[in-house]
Amino acid sequence: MLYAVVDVETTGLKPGKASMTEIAIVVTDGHSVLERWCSLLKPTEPIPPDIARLTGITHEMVAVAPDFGAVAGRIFEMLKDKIFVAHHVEFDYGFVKEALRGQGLHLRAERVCTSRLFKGLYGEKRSSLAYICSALGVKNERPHRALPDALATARAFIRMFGDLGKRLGRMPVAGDLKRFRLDGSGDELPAATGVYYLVNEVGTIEYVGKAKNLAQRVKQHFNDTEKGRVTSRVHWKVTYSEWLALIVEDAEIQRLWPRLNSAQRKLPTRYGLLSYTDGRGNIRLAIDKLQKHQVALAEFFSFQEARQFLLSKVRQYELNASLCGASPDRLTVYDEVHNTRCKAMLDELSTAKKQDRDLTGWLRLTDTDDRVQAYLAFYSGLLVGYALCRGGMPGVSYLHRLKPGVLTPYYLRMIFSQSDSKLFIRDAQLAAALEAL
DNA sequence: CCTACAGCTAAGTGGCTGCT
DNA sequence: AGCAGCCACTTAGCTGTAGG
Repeated sequence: MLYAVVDVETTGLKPGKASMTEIAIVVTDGHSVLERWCSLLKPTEPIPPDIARLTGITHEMVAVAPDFGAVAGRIFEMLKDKIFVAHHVEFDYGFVKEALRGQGLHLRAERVCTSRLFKGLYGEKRSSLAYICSALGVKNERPHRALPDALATARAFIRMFGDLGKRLGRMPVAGDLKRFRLDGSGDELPAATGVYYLVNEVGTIEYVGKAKNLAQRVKQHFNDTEKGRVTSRVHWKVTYSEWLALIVEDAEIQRLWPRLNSAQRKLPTRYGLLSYTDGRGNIRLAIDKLQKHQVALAEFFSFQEARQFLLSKVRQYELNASLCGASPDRLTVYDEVHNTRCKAMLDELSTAKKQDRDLTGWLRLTDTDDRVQAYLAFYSGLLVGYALCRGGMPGVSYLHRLKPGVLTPYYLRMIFSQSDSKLFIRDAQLAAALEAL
């Protein structure tokens, strides 16, 4: 793989508003400079005096220089199929890509930033081109001119490439640089809600996370934590719905047990609503932690959630709070009214549980935009997968399976409690298809 | 049973830096 | 000047544990 080290001088900082006055491209294989090319360019607007002073590039010099269009083809040829390397690569890449686009040429290159590579390799805080050159013993004959800067950047890159090789104990390949590539997915990772997988260099999934904005969230992981070090690729799934993202994340963590998802590797504690009859014949309700396979009247994934549920039932059925662990008062007399109401509530719960077992079909999630509909697929009350579709009804062919038997995450209950039951679509075809599997 | 509290993670905020 | 990455902090929500 070849690397094109690029430096551009411009009339300002924003592509589209400013334009290039000079460009240099230095081609390297990571070991030596193979090719170098440089040209002044006629900008589309005057050079501000401050910038002319900085770069030494004046109006007179560029007046006779070629328009970008005249050299665009050559630039595109030199850059395509190479990894685009620059100091603060998004700056140079932005200008070059924008200018090429104006000529109908669409550049889409992987990028490496020497500033980030430097910080990542040596843990340094400062990373200006001048600083990294002095730190790496690279001379820059004429800072702020394209070719000298590009050559200095290329030599610094070669030094770092060599150091990376020493550290790896083998010749580095392009993939090794990816973990220094903060923007590695800049083009690819969408600013959408979904689930992402951080994959190490041998292809093992190290971490599964969920994000409202994938592009933004994934970048944060490259800051310097262990995640940044081990990640060499990022995979992702767009879910459109945040609820669905939470559920898929959870199911994938249970399926894959990624090393860095330490917090979520243990099975979640479940809390259950339990009932028993006390010595005076009162039906008492209580919330307690559940054992691995213990079954309760209703199950929850946090104490708070269980307590809220119990409190709501106490209100709804006007139960005696003292018998429901919901009041500190200790009541020691027999309360027949409470018992009658409590039985009614327990009936409701067991009916609900029976209905749960019949539940086969699709639950529409409502936290998506209008373009896509997200559905959860249930079979006998168990979450078995999900589907995304644009218009129309969800069908078996859209089904993405999730590991069955995974404990239903507590978000699921939230979703049900916040969803209109009308959003549930029974689907006999789904049942038949799942039974066939 | 109940509360307080420390500790953890995900996610958001704001200041700093570096490119011309 | 405009912008993105970076980084240290803050905030919110949840958990386990200790002790009344």
